[in-house]
Amino acid sequence: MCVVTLGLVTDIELRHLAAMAAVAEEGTFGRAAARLGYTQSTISQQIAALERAVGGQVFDRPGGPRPVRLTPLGSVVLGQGRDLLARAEALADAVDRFKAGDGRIDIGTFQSVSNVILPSVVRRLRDEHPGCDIRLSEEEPDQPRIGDLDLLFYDGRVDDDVEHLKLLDDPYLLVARAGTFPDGPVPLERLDGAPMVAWPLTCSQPWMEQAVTRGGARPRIVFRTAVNDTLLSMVRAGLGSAVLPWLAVRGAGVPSDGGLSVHELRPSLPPREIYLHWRAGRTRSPLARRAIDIAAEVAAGLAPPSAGA
Amino acid sequence: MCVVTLGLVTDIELRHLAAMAAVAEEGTFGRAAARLGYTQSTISQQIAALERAVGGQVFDRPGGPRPVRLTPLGSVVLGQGRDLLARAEALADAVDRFKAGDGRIDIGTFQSVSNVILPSVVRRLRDEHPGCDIRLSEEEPDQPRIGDLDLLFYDGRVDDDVEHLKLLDDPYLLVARAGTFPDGPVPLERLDGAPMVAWPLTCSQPWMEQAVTRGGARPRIVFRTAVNDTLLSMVRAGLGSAVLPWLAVRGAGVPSDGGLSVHELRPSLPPREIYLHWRAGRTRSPLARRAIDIAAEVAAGLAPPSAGA
DNA sequence: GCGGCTACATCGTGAAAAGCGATGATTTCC
DNA sequence: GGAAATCATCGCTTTTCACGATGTAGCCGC
Repeated sequence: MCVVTLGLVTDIELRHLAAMAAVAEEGTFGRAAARLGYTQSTISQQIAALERAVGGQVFDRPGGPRPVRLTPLGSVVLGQGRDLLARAEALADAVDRFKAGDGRIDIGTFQSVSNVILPSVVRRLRDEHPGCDIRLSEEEPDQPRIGDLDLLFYDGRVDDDVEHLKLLDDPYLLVARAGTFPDGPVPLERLDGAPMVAWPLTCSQPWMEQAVTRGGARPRIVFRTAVNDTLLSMVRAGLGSAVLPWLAVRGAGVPSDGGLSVHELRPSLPPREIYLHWRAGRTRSPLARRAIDIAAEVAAGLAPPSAGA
Repeated sequence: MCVVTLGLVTDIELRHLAAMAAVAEEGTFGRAAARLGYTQSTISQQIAALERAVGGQVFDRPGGPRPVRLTPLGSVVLGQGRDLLARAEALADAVDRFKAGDGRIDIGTFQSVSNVILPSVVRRLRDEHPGCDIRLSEEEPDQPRIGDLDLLFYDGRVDDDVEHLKLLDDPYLLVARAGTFPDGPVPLERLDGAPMVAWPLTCSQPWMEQAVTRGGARPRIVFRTAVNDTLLSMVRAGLGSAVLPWLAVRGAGVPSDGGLSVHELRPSLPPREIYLHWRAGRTRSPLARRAIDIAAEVAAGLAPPSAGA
């Protein structure tokens, strides 16, 4: 009984709705055409196409110089159509904001980076893009996974399909209770049999401890914890010394701490390497690209930890 | 510095967003094409067009048998795009509902019609279209105006550009306190000098009173009110008689009222004519068309008020 | 390493549509 | 009745659409 309307949603075109809105506001096809930069006949055809799509007239054309008027169907279409156009505008805005650098970014991190590098990166990122949505996660399973992260800080390489940027070499330092060792560098073999506190065997910790062993020292690990403050309290209390990367030492503000002394090791251990990773072969958001740049700058701006000295 | 994106909102096409959504769900262009009834190359071009419109890739194509994946930009576009598609669907639904007869209808009316005809019309309309939005207005300025009304009941013609349908002839009857007149028709001249209560001089009231006068009777109007119940109470109380149209009498349930008697007049006055009006030259909604039909049926179904007898 | 497989991109083609300018039809106003 | 205004329609050109066929790139198994 009704005319068979194929009525596929996608038969509606935003262009036609925009034309309709212009006509409704201007009152005539001609003025709407002028506003939109079309000719009158084009508007006429666009409205005709829209009317074909919705299956009925949306304007009454009284003829003569009187303005056209919405039909009841036209009111329905225009009401919903304006909404649709507003959403389309919102889409375009969201795209523009995205391209300007707003949007969401998911970053994986770990303790030292969280303490020392990330705060500066986050601050600069938020200063540049107040609307951005930065999410950090510090979950650190045994093997780091990029998963859905945009960026991942990690002290080592990740095997996945990943690109990386080396941010800095982070040399290992010996932290001891003041007075335990004389000022200045400490020979590595002095750690043989010495009581030590240390991080759990995650990240590059096993690798570091092997390096110590290869250097001829077999320290006694008497306590492991991932919490730096606890670790340093134990050092301060005399439970043992600790070999920590410079970032961790600096993060805890140790150099100015009276109860502790910091020493280089001789020979020095190979430094921990801090990398920034992201998935290879995937388009990165402007925000992620900017974050990579900023992270590199922040890392470069850290006082060079007497690298390789 | 950025590529100049013309970025007109209307460059985005719903078809392309639908293609994008299908690709995102299916994982490959080919399956999306199959779902939508296109070929793979068409989908490829649609996505390319969308990417041109938003100014960047929305999918990473890893190559080989691995599924494509949304880029960050793609997430933004798809997120907003799904919303847009949902709105488009809502538009199509609204149009369908409108065509099925739902929607809004504004009806102007007046007392007698409100009492006798409209309740049936409204009931049937709501039974047929439970979702419809019926609005009545009984404001009755001296000259009735269609204004933004879809339908207007009025006991007379409206001068505007209006089409009309005569619903019924509504004969005038004399309502008196029981015992005032003997049963049966009453000669018109018996009203000469008789105390009468009456409606205010709106609608067809002046026209009716002139007809009485032309018939040779000069009644004394001792009270005017638009409220039928008050009017009939006054008749019952003996203040005077009333000449009322059949619809008004019937609406008040008078025939079964012991205190009142109803008489035809001889000669009978020309009946009040009840019209239904709507603006000429304007497309009417399915709901309005149905309402017109129903009103005509309801009017025809009223017991013929001893028409012209 | 080398086809085979799968998947997206691209090319050429014919059909459809968009947009334009000119013309026609209809109504209002003078 | 004629001038003016307005939308519809008609050719026409240019662009776009969709298709099928072909090109190209990354995986996989042998």
